[in-house]
Amino acid sequence: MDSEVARGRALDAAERLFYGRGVQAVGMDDVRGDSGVSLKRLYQLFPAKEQLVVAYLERRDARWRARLAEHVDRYEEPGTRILAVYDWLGQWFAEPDFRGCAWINAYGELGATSAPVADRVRAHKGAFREFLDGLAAGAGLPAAVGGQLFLLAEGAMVTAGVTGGTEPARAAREAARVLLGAAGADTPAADAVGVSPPSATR
Amino acid sequence: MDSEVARGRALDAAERLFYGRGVQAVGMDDVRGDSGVSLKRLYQLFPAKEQLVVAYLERRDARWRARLAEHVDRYEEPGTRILAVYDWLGQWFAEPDFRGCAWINAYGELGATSAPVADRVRAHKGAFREFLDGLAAGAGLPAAVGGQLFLLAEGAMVTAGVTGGTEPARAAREAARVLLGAAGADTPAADAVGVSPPSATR
DNA sequence: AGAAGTGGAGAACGGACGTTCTCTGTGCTT
DNA sequence: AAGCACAGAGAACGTCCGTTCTCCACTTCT
Repeated sequence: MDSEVARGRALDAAERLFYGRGVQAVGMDDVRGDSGVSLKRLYQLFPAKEQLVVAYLERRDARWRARLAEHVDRYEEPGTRILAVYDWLGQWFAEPDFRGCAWINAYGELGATSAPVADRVRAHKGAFREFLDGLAAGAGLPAAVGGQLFLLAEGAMVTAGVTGGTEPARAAREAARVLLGAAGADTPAADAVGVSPPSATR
Repeated sequence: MDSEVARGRALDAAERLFYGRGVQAVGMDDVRGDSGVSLKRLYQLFPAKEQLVVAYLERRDARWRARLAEHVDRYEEPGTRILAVYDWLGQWFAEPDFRGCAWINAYGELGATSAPVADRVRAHKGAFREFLDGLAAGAGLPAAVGGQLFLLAEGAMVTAGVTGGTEPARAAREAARVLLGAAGADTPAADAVGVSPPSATR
């Protein structure tokens, strides 16, 4: 098996298992069994479990943010783009294997004992925060509003993770809409906002 | 040593250690060392570690909510009472040993593997949510606003836990103020709100 | 064909930790 | 004073798990 393929399979299995059961509840042998990559190869690719965890968080971070950006980029109007974030969160929450935010969970598990993991979590949250700041700036809003939108999103993730429902996304969206309106965003009033992509007319 | 005293000391040590380092990073022997309660006694009081964890979460929940309620009850005006929640969160975040929300952390660590722990987390978050719903109702606001206030608070806890700062509380407070204003709460406009307790004129 | 390197399966090692057990001392009861 | 219940200290046990090692089949190059 090619090294790249092995790496991909190992990370696929690690992501499935770590995210689904928690990092500490999954042994390297579980990863081996689920990926078909032998222990020897696993340790060649990732010399310690912690590095596999970090690689899992990094790869998931890249994909998560790419998917979010892709969804948001289906819209052009700045206010709509902001609200689209919460629509996308709602879709995420509805996925059958959704188990909360991988980074918040990892931080709860390892933040106090593993500096590399804690760093990855901070990096991910920082990048998401900057993404929202960018959206806010695009709507002519101050960065403070970006921070508020961030808090709403984080709260929705945590709440959806713990309660298992999807409606925190709707509540966060509604709150965001109010905040945008009060901040005088360059945006329509917008109950109709976000019901369908403007260009996704396929 | 009296049984009640031993229980209290065990829970004190468990709380300090579990909250500070994470549950899985702390062994029963650490609890023994920190509490001075022998292993035999520990297992008489809590037949398994999981029960010690549950007891820790329950006791902390009672104290956390009592302190929050106590702070909020220093105010009478409904809008002020709501904003006081975020002031209190800011005080909490500023405590030197603050390491995020104990329940969110515990859920990330054990939510997938321990149903009793997951139940305790849901119970705590449910109670906090109801507390905010009550405050919202007191201000003549619909329960939906309570949900939004809840998301802001949760987001602030997570963000403060990960980044280690206290300013998420201020950001959440500001967002809450905007939401209250937009929802037409029976409340003053309120930059001056919450700077000092109305009756704490000592 | 033979040699040498590669990779996989899985045993083995070492430490950590949840839980139980043993031993010893102590204070209380009769 | 003798016996007894209990408590503490800490050893012991069993399991789990991260990591390494052994052994063997297979490929590849000369």
